[in-house]
Amino acid sequence: MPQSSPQPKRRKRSAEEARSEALDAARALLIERGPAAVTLANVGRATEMSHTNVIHHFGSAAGLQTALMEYMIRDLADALADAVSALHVDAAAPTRLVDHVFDAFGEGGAGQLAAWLALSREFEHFDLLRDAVVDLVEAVRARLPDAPGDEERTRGLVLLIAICAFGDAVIGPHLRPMLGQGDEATRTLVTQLLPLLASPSATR
Amino acid sequence: MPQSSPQPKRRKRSAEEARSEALDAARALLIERGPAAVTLANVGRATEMSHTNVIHHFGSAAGLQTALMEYMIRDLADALADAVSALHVDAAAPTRLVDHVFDAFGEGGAGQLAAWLALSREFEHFDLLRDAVVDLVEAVRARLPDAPGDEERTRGLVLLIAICAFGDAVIGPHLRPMLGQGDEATRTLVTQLLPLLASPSATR
DNA sequence: TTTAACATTGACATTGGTGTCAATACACTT
DNA sequence: AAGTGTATTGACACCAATGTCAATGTTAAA
Repeated sequence: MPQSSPQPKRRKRSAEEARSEALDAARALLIERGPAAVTLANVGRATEMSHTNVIHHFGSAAGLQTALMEYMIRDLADALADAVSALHVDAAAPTRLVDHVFDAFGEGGAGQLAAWLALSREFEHFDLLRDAVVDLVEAVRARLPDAPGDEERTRGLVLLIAICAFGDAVIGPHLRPMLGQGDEATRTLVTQLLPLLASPSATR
Repeated sequence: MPQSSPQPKRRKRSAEEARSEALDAARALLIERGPAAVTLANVGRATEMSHTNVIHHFGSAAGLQTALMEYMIRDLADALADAVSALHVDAAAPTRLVDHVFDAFGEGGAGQLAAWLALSREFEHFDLLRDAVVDLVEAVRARLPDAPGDEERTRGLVLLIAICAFGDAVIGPHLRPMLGQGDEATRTLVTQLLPLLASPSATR
């Protein structure tokens, strides 16, 4: 009887790996099954570790929760930063900007995250986004030649894009079919609206 | 010692009253403290009845939950119906329509509700809104003289209003301050956009 | 090889939400 | 006044999630 691969009875990852795997699993649980499914036991099962070990790496269930929030918020901030750099490089900016933001909120799971934060009253975590958002405003202002003196309008524009991207990510999949609209209807609408709003013809 | 008011040891409401009070308390809990706070014990405490009694009236915790969803959805549908009738009567329609929808999602708690439904994967309950939404589309079409033949655009318009109202209700309070925008910034923007989108100048 | 650090685990205690059941109190009819 | 329907309750059981603790396996350094 040849001793098959000498598998250790316990798989041991580095602390970094364990945290990373747990956070990925937690994010998947949040997106696929909702906040209530983000539990020590579920994360443990998904990563093949005991729930005790999850506690060991995050201190507590609340620790896992905040770590997950910070993890996903960092992702969203990165996505927004990508949108910013795309604005600096690319000429066909407005459409790409909208796509970037919509993708971040949709596929990136930021929509679920933001809804979760709002519902669970974890307001503080929103602050981590402030820098990314103001960077975005700066980039848009530097890029769009239209109204260089009207920062107020640019901010309103960014606000509208973000709110639409969020709303579409969370309830769009349910609302669009009711109105016979396709998957990309919302972002198409917003893209069409941007030049109208940016132009000085819009009454203040 | 005069016997003060002969208060009964148990306050007995009609089944209807009990259900109504419990639903009001549950809604308040949902809006103020999030879905996790909507529990039998909390609802019982808020209405001064035992948690067992809440079970008696709703069958189970899940029964309370779906009753609450239907209750709030009915409110939202009524608010949309109000918007519809306002459209039929009033001449200054567009602004009022936006206000109606934004108020329903904001103060009415429909934003919290929709976010909750989406997060908890209670998709079926969204269907209860379909009728209200299509009624809204019909009313808008009958009211707006602009593009009587272009129902598609009207639907897109309603989609945009609803998504913005939802997004503003849920994350607006956190996002607007980051962008130096006032409480009414989003609805003002949407109101300004409507005529632009409804006019035939917008490229298809 | 020995040892030290630590990732990992199972057994157990605790807590809070849910649900069952039998008993009780209130309101209305007769 | 007696009786019936039912709203209401407390005691109890159950389960899932959280957390504690002591012990154990694994890895890398000494």
